[in-house]
Amino acid sequence: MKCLKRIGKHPSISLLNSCSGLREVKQIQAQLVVKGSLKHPHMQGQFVATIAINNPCNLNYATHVLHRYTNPPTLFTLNSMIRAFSKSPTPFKSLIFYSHILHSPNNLSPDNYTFTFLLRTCAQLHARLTGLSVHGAVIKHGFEHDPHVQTGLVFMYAELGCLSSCRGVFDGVSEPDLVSRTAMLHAYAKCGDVDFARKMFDEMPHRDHVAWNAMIAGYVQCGRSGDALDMFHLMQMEGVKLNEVSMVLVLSACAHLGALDHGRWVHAYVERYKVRMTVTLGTALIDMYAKCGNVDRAMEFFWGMKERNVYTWSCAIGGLAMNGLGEESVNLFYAMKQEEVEPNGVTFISVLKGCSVVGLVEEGQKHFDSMRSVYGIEPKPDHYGLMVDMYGRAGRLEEALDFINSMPMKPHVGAWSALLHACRMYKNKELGELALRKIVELEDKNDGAYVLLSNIYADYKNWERVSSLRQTMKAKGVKKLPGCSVIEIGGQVHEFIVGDKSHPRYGEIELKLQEISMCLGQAGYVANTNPVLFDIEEEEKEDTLSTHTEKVAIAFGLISLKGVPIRVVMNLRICWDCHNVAKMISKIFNREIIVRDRNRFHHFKKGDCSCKDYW
DNA sequence: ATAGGGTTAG
Repeated sequence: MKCLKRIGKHPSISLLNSCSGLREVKQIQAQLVVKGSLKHPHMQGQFVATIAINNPCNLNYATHVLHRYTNPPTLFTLNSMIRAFSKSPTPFKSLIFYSHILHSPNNLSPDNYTFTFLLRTCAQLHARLTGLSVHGAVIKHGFEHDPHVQTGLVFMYAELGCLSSCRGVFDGVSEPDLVSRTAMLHAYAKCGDVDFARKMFDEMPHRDHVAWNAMIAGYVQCGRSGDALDMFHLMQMEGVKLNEVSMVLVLSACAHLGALDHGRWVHAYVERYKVRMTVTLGTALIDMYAKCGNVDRAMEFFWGMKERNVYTWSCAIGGLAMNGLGEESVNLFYAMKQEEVEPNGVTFISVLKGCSVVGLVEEGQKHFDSMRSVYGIEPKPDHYGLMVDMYGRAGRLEEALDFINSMPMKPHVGAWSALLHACRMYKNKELGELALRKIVELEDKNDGAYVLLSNIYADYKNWERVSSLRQTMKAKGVKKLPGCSVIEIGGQVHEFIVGDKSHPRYGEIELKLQEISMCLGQAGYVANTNPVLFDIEEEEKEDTLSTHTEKVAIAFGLISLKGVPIRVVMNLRICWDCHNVAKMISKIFNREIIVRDRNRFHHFKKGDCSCKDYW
């Protein structure tokens, strides 16, 4: 008896724990039936719960067993099914078992376990109405003071974006502990108040690695990757345990910042300390390498992975596309299909980008059409925008316009902007004017659009139009988003914001910029050959009195780095002039320059750019 | 017999 208690479970059930295939499950089931064990409600529950929770692939079989053997199922069994489905790809199915509880012939009533699992389902489904009614049921059944249920409610309301409801529940927690505080901290970060989340974090009496990870995740999710990195360093200094989740988060921050050195350090750390290599961690590594412009390393790691999911594939396909390797990205998509991984809407964003950057129009059209016809995925505005970009980039402007007009939803700024970019490239005034008009209707102060159209006018030396466009911009108060460029030197991230000369080595940088301009001048380069175009830039400078930050960062790279490519990450699309300058520098100074702008990578080498001057 | 907090692609 003592022995049995220590083992805690029927031997057959313990055996089930190590079963992966359905065949083994069925063998054990046969034994249990023969022995008559499946007649006992307790054993039935154990059996169903173990199948369902152990191996989510067997969930449908667990449902079958439940209907076949448990009559009527116990609360434990039904709770186990709700729990298992709440974590499955089809969480709504757990609602079926909740209704079994409510309408059970043996008058079952949901308990605190039921609600804990059910709240996770609602969170996963983002089911607002169901969530609210479950909250009502929690109160009706008197579980609103159960700490697990309370945390579940905070978690659910965070997913639904109801910060005040989170706060309301949390304020009712009689003794907030580490777990409920972390859930609340996460809620603040998720709902946009990351600074308050930080305040909660600082005021916590104890913090474990999950709380630290939640805080770092908060910074990453709101785009404050620099703060995320600082937080990560602090976490290390405090000697908090770093696990694979911490690594994923810090890699995500590196990817956003383009901090390759730092990312490499994380990779080395993962290998050195044998951090558990999950699919998520592998995907984060691929993303980091690709977004830092080291696409070879990204793919090398990709092919070495044992398991890849739809995130992994989408990440790799998008990474190739972003680096201008369109054919490779399309081929990878075919490989994905070969391996029978089901693509989703994001995967198609990646493939369409790949087709677009190398002008594979027919190929792209084919994949776009297959979204609905083969995969049942409804294309979203972004997919349409990419198709417009694809036609436009190939110089097929009329078809691009036709595509916009065929959109089943109102064409968005992205679609018209793609057309406008193509108009600038192919110097089409009429369509450009139409695009600008449409963009301005939707977004009064779209700075980029005005500058693009004025570039087109300037190409035609139509200074009157340029000047009137400038007047309009001024009258409407259209202002350019402040530029910002980042360069990493020796693991330290240096950020240059337009107009900010506070960098300790700004003097040296200015000297370098003068040297660059001299060298370029000698090589026959004339800055801004287009005087009126320059005027628009001048006007921006009235506020900022400064050079574009990408030039500043490149100059700093020239000073600080020897023998390695200069890698710069910026928040806007690179401007024409800086693009020209970077090409010249790559030739005259014989340096490789890699710029990641808002849209894609530019690999400058020997006077040329990988984007072939279209971006 | 069951339970609560942190993670990846756009």
